Amino acid sequence: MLATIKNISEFVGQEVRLGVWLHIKRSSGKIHFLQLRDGTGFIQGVVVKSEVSEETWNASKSLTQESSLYVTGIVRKDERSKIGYELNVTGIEIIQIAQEYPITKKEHGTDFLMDHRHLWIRSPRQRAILAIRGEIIRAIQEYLNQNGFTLVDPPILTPTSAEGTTNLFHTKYFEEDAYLSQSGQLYMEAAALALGRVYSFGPTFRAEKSKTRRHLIEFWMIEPEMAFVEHEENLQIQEEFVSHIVRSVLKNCKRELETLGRDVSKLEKVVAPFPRITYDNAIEFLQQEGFDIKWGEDFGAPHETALAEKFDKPVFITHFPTELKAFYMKPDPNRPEVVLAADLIAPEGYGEIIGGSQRIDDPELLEQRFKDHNLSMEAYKWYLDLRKYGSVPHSGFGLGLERTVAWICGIEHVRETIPFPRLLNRLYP
RNA sequence: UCCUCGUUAGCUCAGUCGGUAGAGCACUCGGCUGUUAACCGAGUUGUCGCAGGUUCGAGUCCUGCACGAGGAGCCA
Repeated sequence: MLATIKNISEFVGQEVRLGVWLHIKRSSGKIHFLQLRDGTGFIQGVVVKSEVSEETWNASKSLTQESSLYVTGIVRKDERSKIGYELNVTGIEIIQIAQEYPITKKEHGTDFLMDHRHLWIRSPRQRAILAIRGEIIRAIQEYLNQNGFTLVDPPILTPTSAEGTTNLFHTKYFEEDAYLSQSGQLYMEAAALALGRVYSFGPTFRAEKSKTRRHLIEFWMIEPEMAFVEHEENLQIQEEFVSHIVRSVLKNCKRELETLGRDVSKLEKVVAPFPRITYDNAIEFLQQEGFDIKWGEDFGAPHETALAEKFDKPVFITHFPTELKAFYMKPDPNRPEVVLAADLIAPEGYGEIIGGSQRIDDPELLEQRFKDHNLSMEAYKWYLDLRKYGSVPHSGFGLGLERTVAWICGIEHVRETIPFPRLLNRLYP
């Protein structure tokens, strides 16, 4: 088995050789402390002058921040180390002495760090976030694959907008106009009627001038869609799904959560079932809290945060006014002025992480909705076809990956949850 | 698009009343055998965002613009 820092505990007492970069060096005369990283984690290498060759000592002395090297050393259990282990260095083979590294040990501003995002992702904190993002993606696929969902990829170049609400990125498709996908949902409905339970996992593009800690121009969404599933079951699947994701991160990313200083006791409470509150009750609650909001108005960020603070788990807000929501959402048969939809709001002010609904299955009602929203019947002919040929009740939802990562990691801004964020006014690097 | 704040050394910032540019870090050299943003001593570093204006004199005051941050709206 190949030794890495992640599995270094299996090599105690043995000599290992690792390909590493020097993160930071501290020296104290005749002893050097090398903070080494290999991508899987960080470990401290100790170089003692009296125990190594002059060549090794001089090599250690010459190492600059982010220099690359092969290091040989004996793995030793050590209580003084944060990870419990240290490397007693016996040999150093320099690969490259790095030039003066821009990101220093001292603090930096956001703009500087974002300009150096390609290097910033090497730092312990950023590495931990991206590792957790990877684990979240793994857990998402694991849950869906184990629960009968088939991965289906909707197109990214699309002829029209899916919901007609957001600003889309425009491009040319030879002589035609085309837009980057803002949601694969309508295509996933077609796929659900072909394969039963399906999900998509892909990038999404919104040309909105949004400039907040919760918004990216390019972000990743997971959109499951399920035939023969109605509103209530849709919510149950969502809460099981989110619980599974959180449980997986708690189990497999202990060290990363520790690096981030995340209060894991808050994550440990995230177990299904989740609390539910209707839109009606949410409005009532907000009015009692002194917010100036009336029935029929949408929630802003402060409203969502106030609602989330009531609970220590994510909370579903259900039965929104039909007027506020997308054209394809199914009205409650007992109360057509509200829809069978729910937003899942994460705790601690991270906002909406899931939006979902039961979809309209009646062809006549869907046609009426198209007329009400001034949508082109011609462009959506294929979508209306789904209701003509064996229409069934079906539901689905969309999980925003970066907001989920931000919440689980407990970090301020979604820009740190994706390797190379596309933000308003930032396309580099 | 709107509101607020900001832009001074490679980085993070200070700069009083308008009087001629400063600190810490980084880097270089030296010291230190358990360091944790290590520490101690010495050295190097400037188109004060850009364009105008007021003034004997502008980093400092005024106007415009650009860029960034936080928030709102929009949105997920």
